[in-house]
Amino acid sequence: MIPEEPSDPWTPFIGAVVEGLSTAARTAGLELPTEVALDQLDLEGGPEGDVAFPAHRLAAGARRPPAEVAAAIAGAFPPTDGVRSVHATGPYVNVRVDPTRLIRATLDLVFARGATYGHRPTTGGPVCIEHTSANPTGPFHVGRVRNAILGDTLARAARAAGSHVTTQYYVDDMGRQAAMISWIWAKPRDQWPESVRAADDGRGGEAEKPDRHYGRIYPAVSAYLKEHADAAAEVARVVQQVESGTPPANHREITQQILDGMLASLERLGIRFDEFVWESDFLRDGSVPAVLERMRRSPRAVTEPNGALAIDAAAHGLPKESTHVVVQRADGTSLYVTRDVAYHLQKFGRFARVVDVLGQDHQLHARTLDALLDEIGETRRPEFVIYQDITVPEGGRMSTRRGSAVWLDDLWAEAVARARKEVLARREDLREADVDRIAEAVAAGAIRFHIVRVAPEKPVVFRWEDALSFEGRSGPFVQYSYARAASLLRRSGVEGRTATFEADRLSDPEEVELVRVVAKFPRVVAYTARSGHVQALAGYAHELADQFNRFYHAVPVLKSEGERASRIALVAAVRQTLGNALELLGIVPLETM
RNA sequence: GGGCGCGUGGCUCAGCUUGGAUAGAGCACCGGGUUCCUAACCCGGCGAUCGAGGGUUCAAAUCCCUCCGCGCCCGCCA
Repeated sequence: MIPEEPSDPWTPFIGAVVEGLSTAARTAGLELPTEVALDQLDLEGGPEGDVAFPAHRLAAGARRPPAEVAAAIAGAFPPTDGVRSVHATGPYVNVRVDPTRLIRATLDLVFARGATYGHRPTTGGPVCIEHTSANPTGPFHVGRVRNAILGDTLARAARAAGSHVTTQYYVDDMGRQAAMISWIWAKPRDQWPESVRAADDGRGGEAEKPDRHYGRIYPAVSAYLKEHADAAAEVARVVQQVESGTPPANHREITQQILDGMLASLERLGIRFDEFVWESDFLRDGSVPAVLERMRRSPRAVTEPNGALAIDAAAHGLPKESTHVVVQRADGTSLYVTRDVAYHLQKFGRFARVVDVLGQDHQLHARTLDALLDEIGETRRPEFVIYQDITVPEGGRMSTRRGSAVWLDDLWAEAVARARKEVLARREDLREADVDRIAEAVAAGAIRFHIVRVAPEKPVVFRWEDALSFEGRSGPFVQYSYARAASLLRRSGVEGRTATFEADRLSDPEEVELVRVVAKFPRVVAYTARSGHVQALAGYAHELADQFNRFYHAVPVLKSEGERASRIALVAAVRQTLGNALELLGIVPLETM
């Protein structure tokens, strides 16, 4: 067995502390297995130590006062490599590690791992993360892009934590919505309903992004169809054509064009997909008919009065008014949920874990999907990551129909414009291309950070001034800190990877604290992947940048004497760690800004 | 009516997974800091009965129950 290089600089210290606590407890006549000590250990420490052990529970078991137990353990703590001091504060045993050793262990690990510091080796089965999957009917609004940012960040974190991840975008080219688009565009413009023509105000033309071009009239078409049964019937025929494998000539092409336009918007945010799965594939390969056949055999299969096939899902506790889940219309066409069952069967065949990132309006869909999987005897289930809506200050979620949608492309344009202004205000030496490059990276960083910093289960109120903030708890603040570190390194003339240091030269409080923050990065990555709490990654990036800036103002680097090389090494480690954190957030680390 | 989620300084959030010591940030506001490594920065100040009530516990923002408020969903749409 080759001993694996530890991925976390804290690991040996925690191990030593736990051993010491256990030994000390025994000396004090108490039983404290190392696993229990580890379980109860507070890794964040408190005001008095790097790690803390609350003695209450141990004391309760022994029927002794907690403060007395803490004092006894502190007194009996054996001399331990890596541990500098142990003292009791009331009922807490506070342990300080040897800062010099922690600094050495941390910087050594950062330099050895480089771009993979914080990551773990790839282990375990393949994971599928499906996210975004917005219908190709028009441009992204900001509400929808939360899915993409969340899913992309989750995928990056999972990869870093050792999973082999494949991201998928499920393209709905089959439903009524896609059919509406090809239906209207198959008609000459002079045959469009008046309301639809009015919605198409003649903007755009050749240069316009196709998602915007084709999507602009979508709400008007949708509204028109609600009022006109004859037109709706035409659309239904298109659905049938698609379902039977003979879609209208323009169908796939328009869908692809709109999708390409949408993807171009995500590309600016650094979001790409490994695979695209088209819904119609599941018709073509016969898997939807196969799923329907399995459903038909269910004892809970029922035929509705008009001939539609449904499953009586009352047994699954679905909170519907009617517990009948229709899986096939009377005209033989399938429904979204039915195709989604076929899609998931395919995923289960390829992946050990299946994760779906869904907006909370899909909550019921998720439960229905589970119920139908159960109905056909499938035991595996997807893991759902549900996020809340982005709402508008006036109240309510972003909605195209209500006119409250903020388009991602508009937010992007505004963010780039503001970033350009900021860049130009402080840099006159840059070439135009560099100004653009930096402005776009800052814009993307601001947008991504603004979304990812909030827990997915919290609703987000969209405010322009917040989304465009470049200060404080923001993406640009972190990027700026990175650029500051990079600048320092450039001027130092020392390459990061060859940085040499003497750990005992780094003894200022700001230096030790900065190392501590660097050292906890692997723990944050693991936590983020395990919990899905992507906001922890954003919080960490801000914390590290913040501590770096404090250090920067507190101690000179290039102008210092004996500490110069060691401080440069520390800056190199910060730059690396900050860069790795930004990478996981999908934000471009800028060498200068 | 049922289901899911949320409620933490004036505003926006973190902390809740795994209960632990004085509840952390950012914005706004007030006061400072640049002959010096990038001021998109830093330092100080102001400001919180963690929605309400009850329960569990040595200990609750964190776990459980009830209530109140807000958002969304409850389609042969996706």
